[in-house]
Amino acid sequence: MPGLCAMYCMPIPTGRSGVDRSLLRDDVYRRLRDAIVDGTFEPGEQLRDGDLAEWLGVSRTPVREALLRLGASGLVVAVPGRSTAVSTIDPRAVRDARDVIAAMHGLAVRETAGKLSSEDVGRMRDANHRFAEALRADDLAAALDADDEFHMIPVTALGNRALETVLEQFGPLVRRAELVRF
Amino acid sequence: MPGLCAMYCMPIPTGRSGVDRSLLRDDVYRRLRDAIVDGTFEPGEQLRDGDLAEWLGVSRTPVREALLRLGASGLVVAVPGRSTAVSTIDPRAVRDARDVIAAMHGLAVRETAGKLSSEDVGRMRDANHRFAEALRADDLAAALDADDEFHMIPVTALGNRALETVLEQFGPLVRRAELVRF
DNA sequence: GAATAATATATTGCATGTAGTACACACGTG
DNA sequence: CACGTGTGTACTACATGCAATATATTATTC
Repeated sequence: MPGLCAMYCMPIPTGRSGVDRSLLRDDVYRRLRDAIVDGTFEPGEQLRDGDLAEWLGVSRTPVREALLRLGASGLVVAVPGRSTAVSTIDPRAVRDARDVIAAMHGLAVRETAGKLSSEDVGRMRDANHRFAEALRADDLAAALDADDEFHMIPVTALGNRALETVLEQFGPLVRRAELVRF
Repeated sequence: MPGLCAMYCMPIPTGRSGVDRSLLRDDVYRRLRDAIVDGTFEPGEQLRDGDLAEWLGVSRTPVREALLRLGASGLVVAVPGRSTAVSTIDPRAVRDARDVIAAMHGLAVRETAGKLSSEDVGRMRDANHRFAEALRADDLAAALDADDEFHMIPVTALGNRALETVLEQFGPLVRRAELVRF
């Protein structure tokens, strides 16, 4: 598959102009991450970069780069010369990640305390209502979404990129663990 | 340079047996990280993967993987199709990273409060003394080292891998900024 | 038959080739 | 002279090839 440029080059004259250009490695990262979090790839399942590359219609390079990122998140465990697999759900690792995330949320709340716009406060109230309703309706996924939105408001207001990176890195590990107990 | 195996395969029959096998990408990561932190590569300086590969005597692949990690740390900034450069020292980014690190240290201290062994407490006292002495001697590097060691004792005792990952990721960015004002 | 050695296989890590894209600069045109 | 256009260049992103290694499997010896 030497060139799939025809697919991309045909309609628009010349891709996007540099900024926000979509990279295969990022797409692959998101697709693998989501597939692991939602259980499409089960804990312990072996991941062969060649297979994944073929499945996604790309080469091994972007797949390997995505797997490296997933390794840093703890969603994937790789034995150097040998194998790569979806991590098992280790309660200890999940608790550790949750503690780190809680500390980040705590930081965001402390730093933005009393500085949030009234719209932001309203959105938080709103998210909180939806959270309560989702719980009443026994809709775990919706509850988690509402909870996330609630916490993300101070985070977004603070605008600390390092903090956001940490959340993006370890959020999925926790999310997977919460989804697994339906 | 198709094979530099002679260098590695000669003395020991067959490398290490899987565990802790050293990977080029990790070596490259450490060398580039250190070179950026100690100022060998100045802020804003452009990094061409080909040049780095030649300089380090490896191929572009492990260099690219290391640069991706450094990008996640904020030590390098890459414009997708175009260029890769050492990040400039952005006070905002440094403060953000420092806040995150402080939150991690705070978490470690809270979680291990009253649970540290007497040896650990002794080591902390010791590190604190060396910190004070280094300050008296105007030895910034030694002071930073002592401070690091002080903070790392509760971190190590806690054994939270996610927390340690965050520190390893953002510590270098802060360290570089502190070294730059001699 | 058990234990060890030799071989095969599967899978990664690293090297290198290819191509596309953004910028720079020269050139033409109003 | 400003401005758009075309060409060249440099560098990355991705594809692919190759080599090394760890496990599995078979053969061999006691």
